[in-house]
Amino acid sequence: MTTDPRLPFDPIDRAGTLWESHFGESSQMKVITSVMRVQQLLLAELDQRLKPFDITFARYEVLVLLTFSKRKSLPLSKIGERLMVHPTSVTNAIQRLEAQGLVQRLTDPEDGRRTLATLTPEGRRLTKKATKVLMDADFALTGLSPDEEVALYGLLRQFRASAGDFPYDGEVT
Amino acid sequence: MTTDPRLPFDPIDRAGTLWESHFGESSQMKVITSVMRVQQLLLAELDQRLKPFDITFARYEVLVLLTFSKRKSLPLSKIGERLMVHPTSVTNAIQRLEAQGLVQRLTDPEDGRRTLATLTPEGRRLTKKATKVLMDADFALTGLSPDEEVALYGLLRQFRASAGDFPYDGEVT
DNA sequence: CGAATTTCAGCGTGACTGAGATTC
DNA sequence: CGAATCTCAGTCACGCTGAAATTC
Repeated sequence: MTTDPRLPFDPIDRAGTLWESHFGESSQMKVITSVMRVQQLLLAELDQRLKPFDITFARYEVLVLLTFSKRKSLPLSKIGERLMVHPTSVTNAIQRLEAQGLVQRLTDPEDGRRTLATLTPEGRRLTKKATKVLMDADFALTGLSPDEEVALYGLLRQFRASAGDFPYDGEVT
Repeated sequence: MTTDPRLPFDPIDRAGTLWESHFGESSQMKVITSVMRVQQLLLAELDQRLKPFDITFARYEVLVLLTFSKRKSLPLSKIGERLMVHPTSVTNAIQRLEAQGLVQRLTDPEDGRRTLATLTPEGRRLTKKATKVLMDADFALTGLSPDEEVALYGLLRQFRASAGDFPYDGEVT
């Protein structure tokens, strides 16, 4: 078992109060801590639900991305770009997925430098089944109304925009 | 270098559009993906700022928690409880902090099972300096107004509440 | 005795750096 | 030739499980 999962209070609220009495304004610190915590809760829950399929959420994302592509096939570089992960991490993920028979790798006939990862029939089946499981579980995202989900997405997106995560409309680069 | 950090579009918006044409409603999936991404961006930035102090954000949190305690000292179990991390992770973090001379560990005289982690003078100095750096950087949280920060915190907290991260007011256990 | 606390060994995951091989 | 793409080796941080040691 993990540490007692229950305290008689919200540890983040508590930390915020203490923070204010020591350092001042605490709302940013509270947001940061919350993001870390929520990510941890979500990822744990999603990984749990994906465990029967023997994949992690990170690998599930790769499968979904391939599902979306026209030929169920993408060069590794494109995968890294879209998922915003390190090239070596892609290599690693694809390696595991290949070992599980969910994707197949082959050299791009049009550019020998590239390796294409292609969904196998089994990969497609698994993606479909795993997606159903996650959707039935509301992606582990509970407690928010549809409007609140949209609002949350918007706020997160606003931060991403200002952090340069994607170009603003009309931005010139 | 990492993969090109810039795409001509927001990959999460794009994934959402594709998701809807394949699977349906995408707002939950978009929120989940955003949380993962925002956590990644924030953590990378915070760790970067803390690098000169040779600590990670996780270890910084331990130092701050100790700073808040009356005797600048807490049993490891309490640290794990408050920070919501696994006992072995606490052991690991404290080990590193001790090796850096930032905390000292000693057996609790009142309960031999416990180990107390205590801030050293150097640990206090470093915490103060690191906190200044992070606050000056707005904790890497840019692009949101004060009201929006509060709103974001509230939405995240609402999810945490429903995920059982802390007791509701009046909840009986 | 059972329960709590900490530690250790070990596994899995993922991020990253730096270097190489291959191809364009 | 330089640039792009992928891979490999190796490091590091972290989360977890399971088991042991100690103390209450």
